[in-house]
Amino acid sequence: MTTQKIVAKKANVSVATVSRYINDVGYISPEVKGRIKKAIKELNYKPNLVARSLKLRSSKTIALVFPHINNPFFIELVRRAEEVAYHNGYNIILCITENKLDREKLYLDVLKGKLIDGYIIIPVTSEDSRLYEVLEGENVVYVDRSTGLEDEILIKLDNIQGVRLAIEHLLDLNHRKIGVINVPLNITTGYERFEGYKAVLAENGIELQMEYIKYADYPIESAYEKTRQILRLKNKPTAILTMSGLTTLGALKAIKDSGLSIPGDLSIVSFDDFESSELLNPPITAVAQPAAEFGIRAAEILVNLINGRKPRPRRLILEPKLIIRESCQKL
Amino acid sequence: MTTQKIVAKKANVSVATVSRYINDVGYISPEVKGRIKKAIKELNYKPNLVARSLKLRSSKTIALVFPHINNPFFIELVRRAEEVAYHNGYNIILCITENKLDREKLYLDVLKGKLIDGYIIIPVTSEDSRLYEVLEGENVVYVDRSTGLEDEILIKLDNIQGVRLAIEHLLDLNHRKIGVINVPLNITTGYERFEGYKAVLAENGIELQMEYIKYADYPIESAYEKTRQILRLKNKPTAILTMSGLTTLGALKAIKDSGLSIPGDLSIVSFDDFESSELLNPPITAVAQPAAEFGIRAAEILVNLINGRKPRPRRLILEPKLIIRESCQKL
DNA sequence: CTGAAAGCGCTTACAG
DNA sequence: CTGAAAGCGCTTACAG
Repeated sequence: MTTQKIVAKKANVSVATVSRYINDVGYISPEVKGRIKKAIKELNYKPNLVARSLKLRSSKTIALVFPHINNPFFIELVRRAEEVAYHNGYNIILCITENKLDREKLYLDVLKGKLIDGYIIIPVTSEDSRLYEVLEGENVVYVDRSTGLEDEILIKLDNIQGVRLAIEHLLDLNHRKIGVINVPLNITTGYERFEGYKAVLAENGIELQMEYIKYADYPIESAYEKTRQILRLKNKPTAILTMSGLTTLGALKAIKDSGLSIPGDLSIVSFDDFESSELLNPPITAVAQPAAEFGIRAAEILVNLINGRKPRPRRLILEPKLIIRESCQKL
Repeated sequence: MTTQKIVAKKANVSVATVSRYINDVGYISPEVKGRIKKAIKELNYKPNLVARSLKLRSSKTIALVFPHINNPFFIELVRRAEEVAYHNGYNIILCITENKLDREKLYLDVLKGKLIDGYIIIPVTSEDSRLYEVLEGENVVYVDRSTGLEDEILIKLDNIQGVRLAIEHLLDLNHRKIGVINVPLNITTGYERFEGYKAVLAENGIELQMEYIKYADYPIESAYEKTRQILRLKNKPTAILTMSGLTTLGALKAIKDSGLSIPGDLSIVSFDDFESSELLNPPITAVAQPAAEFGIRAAEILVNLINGRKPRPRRLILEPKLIIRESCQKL
């Protein structure tokens, strides 16, 4: 492996000067510059970035710690964050926790040793903020779900509003029996969406039916199963709201396998829009999250943070929008 | 930051002994062990993995260099590879080239400096193997597309067979006018699929119609546009074969916007199956790649390679299978 | 069984 | 404008 030392010898200068040349810092006489340039080229020298990291205490890499990447919302986030990172000279380490606490913990431990410059994290749980205290002093942007940490920097959706858009749309179509396949309550997305659901129903004088409320997330089979349970109820809902893209697919399979048709037998709104929503049978009405914005903003805020600029305010709340297609019937 | 030096001082031993303790190498008296353990705990010491990397010339990380991650096939690959990497103690650096040569080159250059242990690469092009010569001496597994490098380690699909499955299915249904939205010819996937297309048509005495052959890949809009072009032909095909999951979605949108119905007006087979294929309108007949196997095998082979075990043979060819649904009509 | 020392390949204050 | 030297935090051959 070619090192600065070898380059220095060949160019007849010291390693210090080679280093200065590489980093374009301080003045170097044109003649010396030429010799170094030539030596680097001839030796095909590439700096050892690990050595540099050790010295500079920065690895020029950002960690993405995500529950899954099957979820289309998360994929778009990864993609956009990677893009912004690339343009700022950072590499991305992708860590998939599978929503498991022990996996997340192991990842964070290892990453701490790798001089990671910053973290973009979708936390596994919102119920134990102490898990994230290990990252104190690090640059971290939490996304989608809150950790409950007092001073976390967070980008999240206005979940209440998202649910409101969906439920009010169904109410406008005269639905009163609205089931929900929520994501788990131990994350703020699930919790807040449940709160929204309760609130909007209450405002409209509709009593909460606990049997209409199910929880599922990943894998897709769990949504399938929970949907089948709802569909077996004697007093079935006339509409359901699914709380993630993957959940929607699971629910759609269940509805299909039950021999029910949408929206004739059952209306459905999907929280999360995705590439194929409009091509499904029928095209699905969806609450769309600004996924691209999530990813871009997360990475931008993190890069700023790394450079010492704190976002103000610390929380960024993004707005969902309703895309009406053909999966809801007027009663 | 706590270092071995600090731990050593607290435990009243040398750093060498602390290092041996951490790495569980050589004999250490139980008493000393106890002191070190205690010191590590009290100081909450975490080893600096960058320093270790520098010394050991291994970063315990694997780079994934991929064109996109929108493509469902690629996502599954990333996911599985990450999973295998995790279980073997490796982190994943994800690099998205967007199928651009300059981006790929920049990534490879940077990664070379990061003491990456191994690479899983879907190369941007199959037409210039010199681009990948920079990785000589590195552990690399190429996936999906060949680089043309004589001694590359490669996992690929039997593309010819995949096309054969699709086309013969259509021929069985009496289609003779079969269009194709292929991926570009400068990658072996596109090239080989085109070869397969030609071969099967020739075997069946069908003349090649150049106007039936279009190229598109990413983004989805290009498939949309090319499909519309095909649909504007006076002598339209009765069926089309799309060569990637994303292409399929683009084509479906185009067909929908043209007011044509599937399979009544046009049959379609998708090369690549994906989560929502069966829920589309209609459910789409697809040539499925064993995406999970791609990801798992790629990572396994790479980990073996890192540990000095070369795969024999160097090329692994995986088989596609046809999943018949409802998107093809008998003529 | 444990320690002193060298070295991995960089960067950077300090001198001159 | 350039160099000698220290140091980032590890690991490991060599001694004892």
